[in-house]
Amino acid sequence: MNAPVKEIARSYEPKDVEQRWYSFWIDNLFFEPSADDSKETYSIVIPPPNVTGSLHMGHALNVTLQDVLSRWKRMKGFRVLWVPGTDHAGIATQNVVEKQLAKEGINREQLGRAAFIERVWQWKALNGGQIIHQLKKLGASCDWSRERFTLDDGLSRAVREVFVSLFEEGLIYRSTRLINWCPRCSTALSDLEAEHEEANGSLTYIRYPFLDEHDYIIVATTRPETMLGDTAVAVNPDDERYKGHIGKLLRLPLAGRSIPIVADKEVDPEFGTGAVKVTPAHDFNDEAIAKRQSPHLPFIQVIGQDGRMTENAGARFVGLDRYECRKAVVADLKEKGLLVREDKHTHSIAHCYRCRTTIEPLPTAQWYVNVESMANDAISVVRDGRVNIIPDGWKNSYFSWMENIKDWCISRQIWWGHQIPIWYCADCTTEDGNSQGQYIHIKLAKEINGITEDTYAALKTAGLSHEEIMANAASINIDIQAKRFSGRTDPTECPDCGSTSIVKDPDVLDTWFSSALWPFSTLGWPEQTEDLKAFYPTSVLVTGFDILFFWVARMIMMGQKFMKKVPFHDVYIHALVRDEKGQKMSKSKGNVVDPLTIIEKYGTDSFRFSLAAFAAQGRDIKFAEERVEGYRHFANKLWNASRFIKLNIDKIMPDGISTIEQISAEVLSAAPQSLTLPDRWILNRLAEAASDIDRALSDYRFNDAASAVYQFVWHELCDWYIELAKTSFERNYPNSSLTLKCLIYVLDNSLRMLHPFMPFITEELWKSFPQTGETISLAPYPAALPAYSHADAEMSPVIDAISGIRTIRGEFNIAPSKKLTVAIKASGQTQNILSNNYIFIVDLARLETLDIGPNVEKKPATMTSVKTGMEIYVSVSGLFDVQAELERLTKDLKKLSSAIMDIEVKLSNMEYRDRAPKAVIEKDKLKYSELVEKRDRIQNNIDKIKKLEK
RNA sequence: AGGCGCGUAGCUCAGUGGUUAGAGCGCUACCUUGACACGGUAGAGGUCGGGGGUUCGAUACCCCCCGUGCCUACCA
Repeated sequence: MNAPVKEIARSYEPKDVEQRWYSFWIDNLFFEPSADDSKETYSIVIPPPNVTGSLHMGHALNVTLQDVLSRWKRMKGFRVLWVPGTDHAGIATQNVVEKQLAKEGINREQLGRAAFIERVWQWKALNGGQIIHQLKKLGASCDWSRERFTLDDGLSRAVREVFVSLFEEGLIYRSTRLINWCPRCSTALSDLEAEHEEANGSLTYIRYPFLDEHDYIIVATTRPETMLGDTAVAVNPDDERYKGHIGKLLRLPLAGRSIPIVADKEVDPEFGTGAVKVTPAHDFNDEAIAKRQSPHLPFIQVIGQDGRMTENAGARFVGLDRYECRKAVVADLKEKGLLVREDKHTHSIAHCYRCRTTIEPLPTAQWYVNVESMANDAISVVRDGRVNIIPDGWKNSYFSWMENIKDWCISRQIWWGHQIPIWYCADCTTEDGNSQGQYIHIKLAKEINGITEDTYAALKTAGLSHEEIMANAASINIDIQAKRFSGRTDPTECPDCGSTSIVKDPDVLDTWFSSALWPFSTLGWPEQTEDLKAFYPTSVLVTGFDILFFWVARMIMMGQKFMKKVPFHDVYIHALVRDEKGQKMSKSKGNVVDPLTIIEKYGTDSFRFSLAAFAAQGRDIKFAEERVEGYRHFANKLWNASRFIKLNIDKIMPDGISTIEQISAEVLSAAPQSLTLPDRWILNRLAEAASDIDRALSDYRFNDAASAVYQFVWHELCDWYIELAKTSFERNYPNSSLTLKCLIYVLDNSLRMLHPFMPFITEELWKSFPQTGETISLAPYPAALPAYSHADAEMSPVIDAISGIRTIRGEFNIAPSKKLTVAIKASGQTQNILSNNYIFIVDLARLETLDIGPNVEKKPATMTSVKTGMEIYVSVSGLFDVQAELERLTKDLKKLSSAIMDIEVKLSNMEYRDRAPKAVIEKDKLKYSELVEKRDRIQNNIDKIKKLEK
């Protein structure tokens, strides 16, 4: 049953082709894991892109590599699951929607919490699918039926379960301390979300006079405005300059209150004046100093959550923005003669990772996870190899971060996210006899009974019901002293007093809290689902180093804690994609390359192949568009190789072919003697390429795999085998139909090897041949193909002869159309091989005549090429130039002589002979004799020319 | 300040204790050969950043220096 082979266009047009296949794959559910549960599983969870995001180069690389792995393993017969999804990106998403609201002239408080969240869901429904659509455009073979979102019901249950059990275990706690506060996003940030950047600032020297003397101490600060909140000046206890002053009081300029001079060993006497002003409420260092003092130094907060000065800053400054206040403070000090000088000073300043606003350290009550024991566990799984980080250079960063890890601040003062499942009873009485309602502070969205904000207790007294209060609360602030309780299901009443006046904690969890559960929450946990049993732990996590701590470390901690198993066996850390100058791509620099533009221009396959070819371990990628263009040429080359094969099927087997499976079987069962040398050679090259590629992929050496397949297809299949096959076909060589079958077989295997990198073109080409498989994406990946081990060695004289002749042709600019007369002096095995493959040499080197034999003699006006085991003589009468030929050969001779000298020196070195391994010595000796032999024959030819051309 | 990495052809990068050091792009010459000019054939181009050391042998391993990039950190 033969089927005709489809017609094929002259050049490859990605757009026509790519459109079709993706929906074909999806419609046929090829990317759902095989139902056969006897197969070994292979699973990956995608690093969930931010739902507000759109595809950038980093995603493209990340997704391409995961897709290469998934498709490769799927073809190898694994039961593959690649889980896609997005995260809810609390701060970023909330910012987007708040901006929308601002355009409408309202803010979220006016809208109210429930309505606001509804708005965000609406926004998500409209815009949140963008990045998913783009991943599909890249060809990602995810199982979309399992797509997850960090805020969907299942994942929220996982978050709830984790939070409550950590809370019950005492590992989640609430505490007041300094945190990184973003005044623009008005929320706390974790340490990781505060990004430090060098900035030019100044160091201001200020006089702090003693209370009772005329003398003063000079302090230096980068933030003069914080002096309003100073509660001490600290000096090193060993600093002779200040030793006698410890315990004395100073008059704090502008504020007027008195503050003590205290001793603290962390103060560096070398820096500034050696005396440091201490502002415990606005500086992490100072907070630490304050807490080391006994009693603790007081905390005076002079900057509010909005970044403006509070009443504590004094009437002169209250309400000023922190930077305006800085100017005002400096001006006032100058006027009072207390400003000594201002020096230029560079220092690093923390910024909000979402909005770049300068972070303000502020004392607030926040929720924390005690990570100490989880971190220890997460360290040991990497140490003992249960989790393998590749390339392993990243292990060091991982360890150093994990060993110095601090408790994780998980609460955020925003609305979009998982609200913390903690409640407070407004009616219970505290230990000191007060009503808890006094600890709950409410800001109302609108004025009611003349009140805009007050404690819950006061609002009740003013006549508001619990329901009224809650319905109108724009923001809720709960004092650290309030008693709290948690629940796996939402409580309706206080477990202690039974009151139904309970208030839920207003904060939401850090988005990374839910991302940390991703490897098991996406598989159905806390339910013990089939997916969870089959696919956890996942096989590999592919990600960039920038979220090694944010995400990877936390997933390991949570996986160990709740699954008792690591979340993945391998972590492959890939490069950062930079622009062609090596700069980080960023919107502000304007050097962002949009992957979709590249895809539009060159096709998805070329783009993917470029990314894989660039992905050398441990090095960032400088993205150069020309490379993509180069790989588009490669796609076209492959296209045309297929086209050549099809055209010949039409010619040689006009009835068409059976199936490629059938043809493969015929090729594999063909007796070796029925195959030509080129046939056996290409089959052997194919087998080696397949095993190289498979090994490279196993080691995550994507670039090696990509270049191996490129090298094979272009430089072995196209450059040599197709050219050799032309001879077989045109001269009707014996068994030429078997050669055609070899071509089909090799192409089929090449397409399958290439499929993980270039899914679209390979499917298009593969499907254009008759076969029994539904899709190339489920066809077997070439592995352990039969080797024809002598073919390489046999082929090399043929290749040498052809190349030798071509080199002479090239060097003398002889047109390819001019047929040459050539004689080759060779004997024994080499002579046999050359004679047996006579016609290939004649055609590929474009010869008129070819003599081969041991007694071939050099004739006048012939160019010489000396190769291993043969001397090639090319007649070029008319073009022959004795001088040029002598120079050419002499140049070769010199090159050889110097190589020979090097080996001679080495071989005559006694220490080398004593100490070098025998195998190395043998190899060098062999090389030496080969080189010498070659040199002698060149010399011989030079002598002959001199004789012949006199 | 500490840590990590990089410096190999004009450009972008592979690579290895023993090779006559490789690839892609670019460049030069010739070629409109019936798969492909998104092509073919050939060629030019490198003291492997500098200096020292270990070794029989170093581009590769160690140290220092220079240049360059990144990460971490509470220098007020």
